[in-house]
Amino acid sequence: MRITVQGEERECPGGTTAGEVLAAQASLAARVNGAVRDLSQVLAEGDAVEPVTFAEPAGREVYWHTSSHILAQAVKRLFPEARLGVGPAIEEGFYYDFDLPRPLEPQDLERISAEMGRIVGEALPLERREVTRGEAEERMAAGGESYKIELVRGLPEGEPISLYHQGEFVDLCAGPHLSDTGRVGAWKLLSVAGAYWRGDQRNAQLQRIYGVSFPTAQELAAHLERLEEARRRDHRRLGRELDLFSIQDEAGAGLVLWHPRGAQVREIIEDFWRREHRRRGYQLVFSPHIGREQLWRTSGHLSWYRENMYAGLEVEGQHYLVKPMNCPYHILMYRSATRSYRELPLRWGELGTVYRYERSGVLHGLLRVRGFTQDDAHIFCREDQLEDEIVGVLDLARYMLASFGFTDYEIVLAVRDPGNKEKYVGSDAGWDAAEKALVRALERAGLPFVRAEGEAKFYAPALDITLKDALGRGWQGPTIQVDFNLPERFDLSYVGPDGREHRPFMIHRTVLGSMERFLGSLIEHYAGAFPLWLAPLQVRVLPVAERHAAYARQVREALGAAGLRAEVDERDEKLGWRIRHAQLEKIPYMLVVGDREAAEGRVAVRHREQGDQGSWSLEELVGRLREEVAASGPRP
RNA sequence: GCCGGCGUAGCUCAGCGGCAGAGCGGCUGAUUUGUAAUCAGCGGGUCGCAGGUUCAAGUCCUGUCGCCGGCUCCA
Repeated sequence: MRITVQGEERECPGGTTAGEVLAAQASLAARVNGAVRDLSQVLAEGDAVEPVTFAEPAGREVYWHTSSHILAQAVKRLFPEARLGVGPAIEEGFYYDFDLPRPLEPQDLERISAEMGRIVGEALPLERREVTRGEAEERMAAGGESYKIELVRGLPEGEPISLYHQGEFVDLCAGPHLSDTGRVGAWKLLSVAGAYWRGDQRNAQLQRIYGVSFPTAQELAAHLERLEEARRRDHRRLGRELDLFSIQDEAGAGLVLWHPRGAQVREIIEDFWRREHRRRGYQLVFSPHIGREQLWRTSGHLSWYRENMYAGLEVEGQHYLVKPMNCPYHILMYRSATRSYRELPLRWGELGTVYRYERSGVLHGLLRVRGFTQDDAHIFCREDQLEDEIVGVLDLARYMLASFGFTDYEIVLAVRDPGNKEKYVGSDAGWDAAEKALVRALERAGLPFVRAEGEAKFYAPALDITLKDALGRGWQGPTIQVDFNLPERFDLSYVGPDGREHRPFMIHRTVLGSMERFLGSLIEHYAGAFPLWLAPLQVRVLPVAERHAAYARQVREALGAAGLRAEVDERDEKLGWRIRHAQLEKIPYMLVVGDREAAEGRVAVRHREQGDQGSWSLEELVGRLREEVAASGPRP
C-alpha cells in the first residue's frame, strides 16, 4: 500500500505500523492524518504520517500522560488498595488522583518515585485494547476501581472505549501513549495536594500527586532550575527582602501593609495612572468605603454577591456595609443629575479601595487579598459610542501595560451561553450590540482573541486579558465588561436628541486590575529589580571614609533637587560591604565618593548590573539618570 | 471552606520527651575603609495561641489562629 511519511510517498506492506515507518525518528507518537496516535497504530492505504516529538506540545502531552500512568502503576504496587481517579498531562507535567487509605507523606513520594524507576527499567510495552462498555466496566469492577466505573458510565455512546495495559497495570484511557515505559528518561514528583473528585466540593477528596518528566536528566534539571528561578522571584519573598510590604497576622489575613519602599513604587504607578487617564478624557472621582444596606439592595449585590461581603456595621439604626465594588457610587453620581446625550460619554475613574471576603485557603501574598485598590472606571455612553469607547480602553490598556514591559497577551471574549439565555439579564438586542462592539473593537485594535461561550457573567459580556511576564507566566490583566444589570436596576437614563429618555450603556473596566495584584506581578516580572523610573530608591551614595560624608550628602542633595531618589549610606563599614548591601537591595546606581571625587566634584558610578561605569561629573550624572528615567518609563 | 504540609530570635533555619541554638541582621567598641561580607564583644525567645498527657513538653495529643502547596473561587 502507499502511504505518505513526512510528505514523501512510500510503498510499504499491509499491517505496517506508524512506529515502523518513523523508526528512524525520535518519535514519541505519530500524527496520522492529523490525529495523534500510538506508534503501534496500524496504517491504512493513503495515510499521511508525521512524527510527534517532545519539542511540540502534543508530544509532551503524550510523554507526560504516560508518565502519569507509570506513577499510577507505582502507587498501585505500593498501595494495592488505592483507587484511581484521573491522571492527565497538564501544562507543565502531569498529575494523578488517588483515593488512598492514609495521607501521603513526603517520604512516600520518594518510595513511589523509586518504584517508577523500576517500572521504567522494566520497559513495559503499553498496549491499547478497544473494548465494549461492558468489558470496560467489568474490568474496572474487577479492580475495585469505583471512580473508573463512574467514568466508563459517563462516556458518550458510540465512542470507542480503550484500555491501556502495561505489565500488570490496566487503565481506562483514550490515549495515545508512548510505546513502552522505558521511554521516560527522568522524572520528579513535586507535590501532593487534595483535589475533589471531578472538581466538586461535594465529592470525595482525593490525593493528587504532581510530577514532571523529561527525556534527559539535563532537561529535568533545567526545568527544576526554572522552578527555582520562579521561587527566587516570588513577590512574597522579594516583598520582605526589599522591604516593600508586609502582611501580618495581627492586622489580619489578606490585608496589606505598604512599607515606604513599596508605597513609593505604588505612588509612581498611581501618578502615572492618573496622568494617563486625564490625558484620555477621564475624570477622577472618590467614593466612600461604606454604604447603606439599601444601596447594595438596589444594586443587587446583596442577592448575588453577599457571600463576598463583610457583615457591616450599625450606625444610628441604619445598617452599613463595606463596599466590595465601586460601581454603585459612580452610578449614584451619574443619577445625581439629568444627563443629556451631549454629555456622553462620561468616563469616571477611581483608585477605589474595596474589601471582599475571600475564604482563607485562597489568600496568596498580594495576588489574592481581602482589601485591595482597583484601578476602576465606568464609562457611560450611547450605543453608537460603545465601539469607540472599547477601542479607547484597549489602547489605554495596551499603552499602560507596555510601559511596564508587558507586551504579550491572551484575550478571552466571554459571551453568553446561547443555549441558556434566560440566566442573563438585559435584552437580546443589548447583548448582541455589546458583543458586536467588543469584537469590532478587538478587530480594529488588531488583537487576536478566543471566544468563550457561557463564560460571561450574568450581567455582562466581557474581555479578559491575561499578561505574560518575563518567565512566560500568565497574570490576570485588564477586564472590560458591558454591564446590563446596574443601569437597569438604578433606572439610568439620558435625554436623547428626540427629547425622550434612553438607557445608557455602562462599561466597567480595569486596566491594572488592582494595585495589589499588579504590584505583585510586577515584582515577579522584574524579579524585584525595578527599572529606574519605578525603583523606589534610585541611587545610593557611598562615601569611602567618614571624611567623605559631607560631600556624599552634597551629591544626594543635588540628585534630590533634580527629582531623583537618593540616599547616603554612612554606616561605618567597608565599601565592599555597603556595595554588597546595595546590590542585594537591587538599587540601580551606587555612587562611590572618596578623595578624588570630592576634590574634582565627580562621582564613581557603579550600576547594579553593568558594574563600574567610571567617573562622571555631577552634571553628567543628573543628565544621564534623568534620561534613563524618561527612557525606562512611559513615553507620551 | 476542604485535603496535606508547616509555625522556634527581625530574617533563614537546626533542635523532635530531660538546662532553647547557629548564620545573617541589630547594638557597642576597635578600625577610616576604593567596587558583593573587617575584627571583637553584647543584647535578642511566654518555641503562633489555648487546653491536655507526663515527674518533665518546641518535642506527644486536641482545639484554634496564621502561613505554604493544591482543590473550589476571583481583581
